[in-house]
Amino acid sequence: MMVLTAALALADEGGLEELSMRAVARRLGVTPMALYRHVGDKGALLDGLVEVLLAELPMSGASAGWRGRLGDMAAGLRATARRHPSVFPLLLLRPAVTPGALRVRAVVDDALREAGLPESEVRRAERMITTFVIGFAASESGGRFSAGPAELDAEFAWAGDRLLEAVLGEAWGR
Amino acid sequence: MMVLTAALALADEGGLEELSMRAVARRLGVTPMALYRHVGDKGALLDGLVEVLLAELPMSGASAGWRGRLGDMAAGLRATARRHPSVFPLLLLRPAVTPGALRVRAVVDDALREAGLPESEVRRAERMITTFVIGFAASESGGRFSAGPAELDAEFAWAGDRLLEAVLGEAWGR
DNA sequence: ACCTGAACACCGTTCAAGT
DNA sequence: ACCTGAACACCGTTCAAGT
Repeated sequence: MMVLTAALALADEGGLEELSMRAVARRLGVTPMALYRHVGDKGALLDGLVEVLLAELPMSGASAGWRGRLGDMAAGLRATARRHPSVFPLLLLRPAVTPGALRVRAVVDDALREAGLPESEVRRAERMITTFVIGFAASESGGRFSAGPAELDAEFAWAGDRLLEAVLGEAWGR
Repeated sequence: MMVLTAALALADEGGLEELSMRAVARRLGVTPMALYRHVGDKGALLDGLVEVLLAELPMSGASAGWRGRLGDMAAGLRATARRHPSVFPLLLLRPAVTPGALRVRAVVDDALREAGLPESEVRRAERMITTFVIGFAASESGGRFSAGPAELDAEFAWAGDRLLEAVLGEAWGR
């Protein structure tokens, strides 16, 4: 949808405070009220932007192996946060029940099952992993960390390993 | 400062979208422009609110032991998120260099040192822990999780233990 | 189906002026 | 020192009307 791509471009260029219905309309060469036929509401527009981010996430095929798929997903979320730093934090504020959020959850859940984690532990392990990854990516792209990018690369990899050890416990070789 | 308490009350009652300079002024029985003598800017007002949240955090004395102090800090952050769900997520978006943020970091760093973690690992361990705790609290209070509060209580405790095992590694008894 | 004009009730912020 | 009035350039959204 063209409205969403115009809105995303605006947010990327000027932050959420530059993202107004009127500015989107201006960029599309149209009257503000014309948008309401396509998007319903400003809240719906923000929800739509979050979905665009999640839809952009590259999904590696099953050939990658569970560890590779988890790593790709984490790296993808981090890259998305860097590409769209103003929109990304909204991920933490909306219920994870949209198609995009469910898709991410399914990838993580499947990988954890394939790693041998008992079904009873999959849900909480998935929440722990995605909470950390999204929190890290949002913190980094929002400037909360003071460390440089190279240091954060290493730290993110280290934290991922530690988190998997912690979550998989004796289900994995430690 | 009275401006900040009025602003916090507004945000708690109606969310960030109800928080305007004009509404704060209305609540204080004053003209909007009067605020600018006290707070400089709407951005500064939001920063001030984050600092109020961090200042509210109860700090347990050294008598608690490092594990107790970490647990208290995590519980305190989570309680703060539930009390002020609209303001809390701003914590993830601002550089952690304000007095309040430094205070939290100092508590975590000291506890980790006392637990025997080598100085070279303290910084990244602190980032991992606070990122997870703040991400979890923001997710929970923002409604991202679908689980109920009792389940999340247990999960938070479990995740805290796992995270400490992961971060302290052989520096701690596992 | 899709878009527009006019309107309403709001914003943040500046500046000169008042006490 | 602290507050106000008037003003400027914006918002989101509704509603009736146009093609």
